[in-house]
Amino acid sequence: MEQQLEILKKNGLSVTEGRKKILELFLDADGALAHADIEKNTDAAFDRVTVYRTLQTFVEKGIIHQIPTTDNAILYALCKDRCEEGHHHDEHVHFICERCNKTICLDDVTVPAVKLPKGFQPLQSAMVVRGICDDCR
Amino acid sequence: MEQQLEILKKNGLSVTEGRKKILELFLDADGALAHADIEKNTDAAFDRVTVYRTLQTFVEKGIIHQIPTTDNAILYALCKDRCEEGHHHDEHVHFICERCNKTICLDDVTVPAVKLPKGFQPLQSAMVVRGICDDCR
DNA sequence: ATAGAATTTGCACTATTGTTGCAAGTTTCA
DNA sequence: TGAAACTTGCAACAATAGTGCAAATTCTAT
Repeated sequence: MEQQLEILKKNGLSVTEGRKKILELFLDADGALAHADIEKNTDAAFDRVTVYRTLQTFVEKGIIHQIPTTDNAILYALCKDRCEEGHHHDEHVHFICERCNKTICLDDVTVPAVKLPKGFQPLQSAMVVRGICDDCR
Repeated sequence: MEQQLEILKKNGLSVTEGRKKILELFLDADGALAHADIEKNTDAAFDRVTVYRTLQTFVEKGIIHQIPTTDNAILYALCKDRCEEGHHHDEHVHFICERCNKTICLDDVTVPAVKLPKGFQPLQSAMVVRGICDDCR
């Protein structure tokens, strides 16, 4: 069975053209995608609103996770197996290449724990490293 | 001399009402501010465009730095002394409280170095921790 | 295979956020 | 104080995001 189908069914989502296509994009991508990338890669076959809602749904279900950026365009990337509905385990480092501008999930690099000041209770951490990626050196 | 004046002069910026007021907001704030916060707190005394340009200028001069988020609103916070024009040293951890929604610079908590896969060359790191802050527990 | 229920989609509309050029206004500095 | 340099506000535009609702699609149980 196609991987897209499997993922959608596992999460109790109706299988639609849009969802399959968007999921396919994520499976094929070697980096994170922004809303704009998805619209570009689907030739506007799906309404802008549908894309927004699909991304929202995927985040809620734990299929993809968001990556914080400073240029207000939220990036999204596939979650690994450990993510589940309502609870993300995307505690790996994200790398943004300044040359090719790709954002890559370094799944094997976990975000280190930091010692917070007294009284601060951490629930989730995100870490983004900017630099030059392996391909661009 | 007022602190705002001092900062503006040190950075070779003309002293204007808008810049003084916006800087004052940052000096008074106990957390990071978004563009929207600034507009709210100035009663729209300054044009939206002026606020955008002021924030840009401050970032360029190293007076404030940006904090990455996953909701498309860039946050800005005052830089400590070590920042200078064109080169930020904002490698401290940012804490977003899920209860009061404030974003706080933990100036004393530096972003730990992580071991990246072979070939990845880091230039700058950012780390954002979500959780419950000291005041909200 | 199919009808009815449930879900999803697309459209129209609205809101928010960010950018640019340019003339008028302000600040700086000699 | 006056000319040069810089900053601001306006108008227009562009991109990004969210909502309600009717039509279309998908699912489920026959």
